[in-house]
Amino acid sequence: MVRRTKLDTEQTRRTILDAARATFLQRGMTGTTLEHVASAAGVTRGAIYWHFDNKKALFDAMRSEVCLPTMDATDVTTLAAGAGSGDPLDAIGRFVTHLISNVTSCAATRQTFEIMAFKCEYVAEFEKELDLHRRKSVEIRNVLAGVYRRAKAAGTLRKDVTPRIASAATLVFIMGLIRLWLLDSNGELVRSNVKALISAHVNGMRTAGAAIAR
Amino acid sequence: MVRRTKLDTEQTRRTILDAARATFLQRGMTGTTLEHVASAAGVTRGAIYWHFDNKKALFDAMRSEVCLPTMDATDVTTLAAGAGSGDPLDAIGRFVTHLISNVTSCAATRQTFEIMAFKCEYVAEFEKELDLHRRKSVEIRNVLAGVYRRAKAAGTLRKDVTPRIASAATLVFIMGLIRLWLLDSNGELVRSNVKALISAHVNGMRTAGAAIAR
DNA sequence: TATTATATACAGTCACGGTTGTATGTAAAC
DNA sequence: GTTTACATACAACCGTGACTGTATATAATA
Repeated sequence: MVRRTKLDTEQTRRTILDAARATFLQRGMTGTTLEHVASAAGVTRGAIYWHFDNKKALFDAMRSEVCLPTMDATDVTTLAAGAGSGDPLDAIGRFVTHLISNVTSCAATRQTFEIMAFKCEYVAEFEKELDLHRRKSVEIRNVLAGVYRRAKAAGTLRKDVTPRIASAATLVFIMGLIRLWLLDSNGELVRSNVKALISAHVNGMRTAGAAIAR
Repeated sequence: MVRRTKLDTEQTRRTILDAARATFLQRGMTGTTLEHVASAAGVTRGAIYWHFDNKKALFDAMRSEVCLPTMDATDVTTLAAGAGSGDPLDAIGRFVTHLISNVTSCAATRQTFEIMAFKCEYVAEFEKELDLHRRKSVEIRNVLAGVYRRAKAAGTLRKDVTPRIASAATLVFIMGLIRLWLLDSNGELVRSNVKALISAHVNGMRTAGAAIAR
């Protein structure tokens, strides 16, 4: 079988991307050969080299295929928007919930995150990914800080915590939660109580009188 | 230069381990050749193969060289012991502080953690490391839960949080804090306020009246 | 509408450098 | 003299990228 129609071509591309994700997850980024991906996709390396420049390009494509929103621009603005109505702390809770559900709902997203977390060596060209992650973290923290400032103004933020510390704490919480969720394949650690964890975190930020069990 | 005294031999071993750590950090685990390590250490591969079976063995040695206590048995018992006197929640705070200071104080430890976090692909033989990490997490969480149960009995744990949830939350906090600390090379994210973050976390667990600014 | 030209979408092949494990050499220490 | 602690040499394999080959879709042209 040779030359397909334009639709088949796109199908081939997707097949390759799916195979790449599965193979990256199984053998790690440097551990997988383009031959591995090719045979998993039922094509030859020639096909891969046609669609992608090299392995890094394949990775980038996979990364951006998967609902990027998870960590990228949209979510943060979502947070900023949602914070407008009601208790700012509730907006934080919704934001984190939304973030996590993004990772947990879609298998492809979850696998991609797993690859990025455990099957990747951030050296050479991949170092840039860490920089990106860092910048993204700063950005998220800043937005969170804005929301917490509003919470402080509204009097719902605990008195002994500054908005900056609170925002850093939530960032720490998000990182830890995602990481532990990924690690927790059998669910005994955190997967079964994500909701409780999130509300515990948010309520931990509330002023004494305002703590709400939910 | 050939055959040295027994002391020199040990020196060679250390030199190799140091070179390995530096090289792993720079080029990643799969990215580094034993030749890279050898030339960084000023020896040949022959010397490495004399002291270690292969790259994985080198990694294991490096991992256990560095103050294992950080994540291994000692610390947890430390926590259990420290929890005996005073407010159990304070013991939690001390435990986390101790854990973090372990990572932050020693350069070798920090680098090793950085390697494990960002320069490693957990596949094949390395998959076992993830299992270990998972088991260790469960263990830590269980000990934490014990301490939180005592806090509940003492009435210092917030009413709307169960000891199990609290322990999971602290585990999440630890993971996130270490990871973000490692990522935060220039200190703008969390490095400068670790203490504040820890006490914010612990105080977030306290019952309304008992919150202490420190 | 039929023909032609060209771009497309792959499959196969090749040379090259790099890496590993092992086997052997060797000089000093014990 | 024997063992230790390496250095050196060797054989085998593997992955990459680049190149070639080729059948088809598609657009241009007549």
